[in-house]
Amino acid sequence: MTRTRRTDPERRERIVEAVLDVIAEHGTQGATYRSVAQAADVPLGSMTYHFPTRDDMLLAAFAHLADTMHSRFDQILTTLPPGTDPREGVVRIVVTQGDGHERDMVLVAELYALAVRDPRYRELIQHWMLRSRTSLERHFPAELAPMIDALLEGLVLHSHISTEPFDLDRVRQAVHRLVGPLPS
Amino acid sequence: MTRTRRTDPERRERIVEAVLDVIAEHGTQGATYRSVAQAADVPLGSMTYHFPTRDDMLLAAFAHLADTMHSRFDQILTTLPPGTDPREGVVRIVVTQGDGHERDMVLVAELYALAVRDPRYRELIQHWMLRSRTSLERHFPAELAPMIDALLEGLVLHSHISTEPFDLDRVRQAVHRLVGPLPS
Amino acid sequence: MTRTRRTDPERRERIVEAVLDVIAEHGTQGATYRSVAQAADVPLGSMTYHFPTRDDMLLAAFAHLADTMHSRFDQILTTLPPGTDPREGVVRIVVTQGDGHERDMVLVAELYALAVRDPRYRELIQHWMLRSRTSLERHFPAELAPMIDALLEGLVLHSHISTEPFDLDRVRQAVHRLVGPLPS
Amino acid sequence: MTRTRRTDPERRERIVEAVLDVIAEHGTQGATYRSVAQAADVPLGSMTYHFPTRDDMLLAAFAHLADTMHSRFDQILTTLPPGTDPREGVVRIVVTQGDGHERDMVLVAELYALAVRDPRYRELIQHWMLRSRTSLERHFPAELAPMIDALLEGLVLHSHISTEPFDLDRVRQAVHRLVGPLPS
DNA sequence: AATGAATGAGGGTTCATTCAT
DNA sequence: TATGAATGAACCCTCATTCAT
Repeated sequence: MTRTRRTDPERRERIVEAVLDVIAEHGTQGATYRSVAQAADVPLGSMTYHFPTRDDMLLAAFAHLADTMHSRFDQILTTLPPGTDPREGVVRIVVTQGDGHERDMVLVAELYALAVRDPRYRELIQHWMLRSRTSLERHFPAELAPMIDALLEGLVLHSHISTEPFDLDRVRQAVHRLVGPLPS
Repeated sequence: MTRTRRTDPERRERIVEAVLDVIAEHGTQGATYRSVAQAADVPLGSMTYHFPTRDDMLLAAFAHLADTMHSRFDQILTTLPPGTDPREGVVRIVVTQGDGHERDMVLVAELYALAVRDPRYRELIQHWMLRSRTSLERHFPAELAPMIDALLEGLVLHSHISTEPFDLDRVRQAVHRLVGPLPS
Repeated sequence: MTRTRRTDPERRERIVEAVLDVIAEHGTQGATYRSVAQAADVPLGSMTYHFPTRDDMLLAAFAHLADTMHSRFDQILTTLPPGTDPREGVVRIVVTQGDGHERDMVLVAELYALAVRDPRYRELIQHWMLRSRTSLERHFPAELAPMIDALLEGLVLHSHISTEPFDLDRVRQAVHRLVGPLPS
Repeated sequence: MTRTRRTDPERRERIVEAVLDVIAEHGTQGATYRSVAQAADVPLGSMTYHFPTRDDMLLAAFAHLADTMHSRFDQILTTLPPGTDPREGVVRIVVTQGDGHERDMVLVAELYALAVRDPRYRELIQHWMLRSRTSLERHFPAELAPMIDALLEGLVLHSHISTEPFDLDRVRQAVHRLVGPLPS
């Protein structure tokens, strides 16, 4: 339709983005070859060419999501002004994920739903979790990292389900207590 | 074959259980009228009779799940021997959900995936969250309850994704720190 | 389209006939759910209802064909006027199959193509062969029946491939020689 | 991986062989450009280069088959030791085709299925039949050749469908009767 | 109250074929 | 000469849902 283009090197990437958009709106179930093809403005045949199986398509999309999610996570911790209490970074992550990234939270929920039944998606998350903890360990004792990560996970998840807005002070207090006094 | 069961008052309930079984194994997507009818050993026509819409069926099933989940949660806190540190109840919840209830974790993950996009399922969880917090508030200060609940959520979720088993001591330590010294 | 008919008891049979028509014209490969549905004037969904698998459909159709073929075969031998040389019945079978039943020969060829690779179709033919021989054994010695059957098979097959018309005398002569002098 | 074969003069021939292998295993329908390309270890683009149309590919393969089949047929009759009863050659053909050449029988059945509906394949067989008869006429009267050929066809075909092995004596007897006493 | 028959709307996937390189 | 990229058309099959009984 849109000009016969013989080669389109970024097409694969554009499809991946479209997959995530469609999943966010219609769920993983709604991300059909057809719906994604339309969202990406790509012929149907092109879908199966780049992703022979629908599952290939989904896996690629969620891998991309995990990368994006971790980048955001890591950057918040990395770009803390020197001297800042790193616990404040954790609070900021809750805020950031809680606001303005609803789309990605929907996607993460879908990813978890897949992961609990399919090892391929589980590995995706495991790798992502590892990276998160590594990021946290730059600021906190190693044995605390998984706990902080878990609290974060629960807070962000609940914040997206809950009706009432977040009480930041309460979050801050919880993080501070969980982490305890800083070594320095 | 026919076994002619004229009246079968528990049929609705049996179907609901079957729905959850099927979802646990094949995902929400796999819970079709047909697959559930087979799992419940019920004629196909019986499905649409009890649940005119597939969504009615799913909603009923997840409502049942939320009830079950809360009962388990509440009972653990309720049946703590008098004098026990209630923080130990929280730890026990992590342990209980983490072991032997994989099926239900799969279901919870599916429920969250639905909830982030569909308000009807979201309300289900909101109500459930409310009940959880109410249970917690019998033992902990009200402003701590959502934080404990969030930590629990994250811990259980991560424990089901992670490969390595959970370090209970670390969980206990985290809970103790988050809650702080008990008032009594 | 054609009046909403809730029940249509002969529909299955009508579909089977349509399958054979379509195969005759477009080959087994051309007998798709869609093409048959159109030929039988039946909604597409009706096809998979009666024949859950395309293979079920084909198998049913070819079973029907084998029945028809044997009936014709048997009837020719059965309805020979008393006192007729039964060898003339064999000749008449060649003639009958050779003329006016091109459609069925196409079908038989397709059936053989399936049978050499798929045991389910092979059994179909084996059963049919058995019935043919039984019919022949009413007139000829048992050990001759398979030979007569084979000659018939080859003659009919070649007659449908060959350009030049059949030389009946030559066929008659061949049959007579193969069978030899009759016992009576 | 690449193995860069610049010139590969036998590639066309290798493809043709692969086509027959694939047809034998998956039927004509299963002989797609892709499946054959893989079987011949040839890039997909190479297929359409050598055979612009799938039908070109099939026709070439079946032409090759007819050649092979006739060669075998002719050689058996040609290499009979001098003085041998030529009827014994006919018996030996049945035996040869019946044993160890299942693959080719599958292919022949597929060829017939095509031939009854497509004149191009019919011509292929007609030419082959002509050659067979010519071979037979070197040993038998011309008017008997088509009859012998037909009996052969039927015997071989039935032997591949039947469960029970062939009774050679009976075949020999049938051939002898059909042919009658030799002129010499 | 309960159920089998029936169907239309897709959905995943395959594939012959075209074309630029 | 030779091949990878790309695509549109089907195809088989699944399923939610409707409806007559």
